[in-house]
Amino acid sequence: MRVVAAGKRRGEPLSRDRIVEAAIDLLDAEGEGGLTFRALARRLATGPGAIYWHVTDKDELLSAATDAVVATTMTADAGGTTPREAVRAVALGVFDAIDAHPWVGSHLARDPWRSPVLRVFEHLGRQVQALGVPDAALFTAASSLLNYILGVGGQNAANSRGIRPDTNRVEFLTTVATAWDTLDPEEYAFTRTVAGRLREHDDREEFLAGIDLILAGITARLGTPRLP
Amino acid sequence: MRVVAAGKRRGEPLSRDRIVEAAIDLLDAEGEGGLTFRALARRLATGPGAIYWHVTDKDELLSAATDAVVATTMTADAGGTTPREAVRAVALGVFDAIDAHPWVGSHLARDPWRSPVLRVFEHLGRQVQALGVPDAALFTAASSLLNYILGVGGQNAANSRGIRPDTNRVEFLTTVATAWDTLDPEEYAFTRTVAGRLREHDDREEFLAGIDLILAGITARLGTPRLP
DNA sequence: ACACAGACTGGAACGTCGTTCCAGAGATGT
DNA sequence: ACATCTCTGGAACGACGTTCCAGTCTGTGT
Repeated sequence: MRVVAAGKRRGEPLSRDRIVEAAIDLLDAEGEGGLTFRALARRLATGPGAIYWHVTDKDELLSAATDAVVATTMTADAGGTTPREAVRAVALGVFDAIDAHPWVGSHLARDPWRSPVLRVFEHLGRQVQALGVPDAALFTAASSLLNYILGVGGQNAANSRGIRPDTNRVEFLTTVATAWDTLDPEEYAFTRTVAGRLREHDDREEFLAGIDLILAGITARLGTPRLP
Repeated sequence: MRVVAAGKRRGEPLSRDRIVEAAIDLLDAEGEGGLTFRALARRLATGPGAIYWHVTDKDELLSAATDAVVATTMTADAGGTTPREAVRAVALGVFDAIDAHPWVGSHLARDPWRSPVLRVFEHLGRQVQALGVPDAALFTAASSLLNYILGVGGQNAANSRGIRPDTNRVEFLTTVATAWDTLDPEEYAFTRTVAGRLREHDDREEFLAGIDLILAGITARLGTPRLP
């Protein structure tokens, strides 16, 4: 049993919550590779062994950290609005969480059907249901939205991985876009034509446009269950 | 300069291609954690140092391995069919590659705008263009498809990570589905209603259904550029 | 024929990581 | 007071990515 009123051995007593919080700080500050049991121990003024009493694994610690971050975005149940706006709100919540903590994007997809991804799925599904999608298409619609969100999340994580914290986002995009301009004009004809869009696009709006696209597909099917 | 006609020191001479091939074998056999410079050296009957002469990094080796796998799926240029079928063909190619080599799913998203993901993007974009999508919506449509594909790929990789090679796929799904049945009936109302779908669904068909959904969204917009 | 130069090898070694182990400190029950 | 349990933190283990380097091989110039 844990002690309710904390006796103070050295500082505050170690606890799972304190460890997870420190892990999040470390990941935010140092990136994905910055989370180390030794660095964590240093930050908590203890040894690695003490951490293992509260946490079984590094995987479990990472899952707990991502859970903690995503859980905060799933609190408000954007009610009263239209289903479309509710879907956008849920999706944006996940997007913003990944934007603020890029490492979340990489590890969201590690445990697919575990919380809190499952909670996202649940929220999306309810709104899809509210759109009037027939039962037979519910699973497809909700998981398509989820897969798209997870895909963008992974991309954002990958993008921010290659960027030094001081580098500007715009610089990065122009770098990629100019790299596209040097591609073979025949082999990469399409890519070159949209290089300009890449340079000037806004990640958040582009993400939302994709959500709208899928929503348009879902609602377009409401009358015609199968495409020709 | 490399020697053209191989002198045989010990066995065949080491080469970047042989190393990448061995890395793919190792990843397929042992999973993502199985790729080790020591294991690779053992399999190639050499030492770790020799490998580093042909490959700069473990990251580079992983990228080369994923490139080699995905490149084989991008060879045939499914011509003569409708744009819709061509998009499905490209998407299925990536899906099947990830299905055969699950580790690819995890590392496809690491370098977003690098080959061969860029080649997939190019192929998707051309077909989207052929659908008659206006220029302003091309980038959004193509990258939505790509993000969805990468999202599903990541999920598949994550799923196969938790499965022992002997475990059946059906067993796994029933395990997850029955786990869903024990969820809180109120908090996870939607998830529980689609648990049956999860149990009986086919990954490949579900993936294709998602592609169709996005395509439906793309074509639905051809007349109405903005949704209300 | 013979040495020299560069390409290429492979094993040893370094530092770091995740994880385990355990001697002990602090609190609690009797 | 003692015994017991919870909890700590530093040492130690094995494996990893990577570097180093003495050495081997092979083609070339003489």
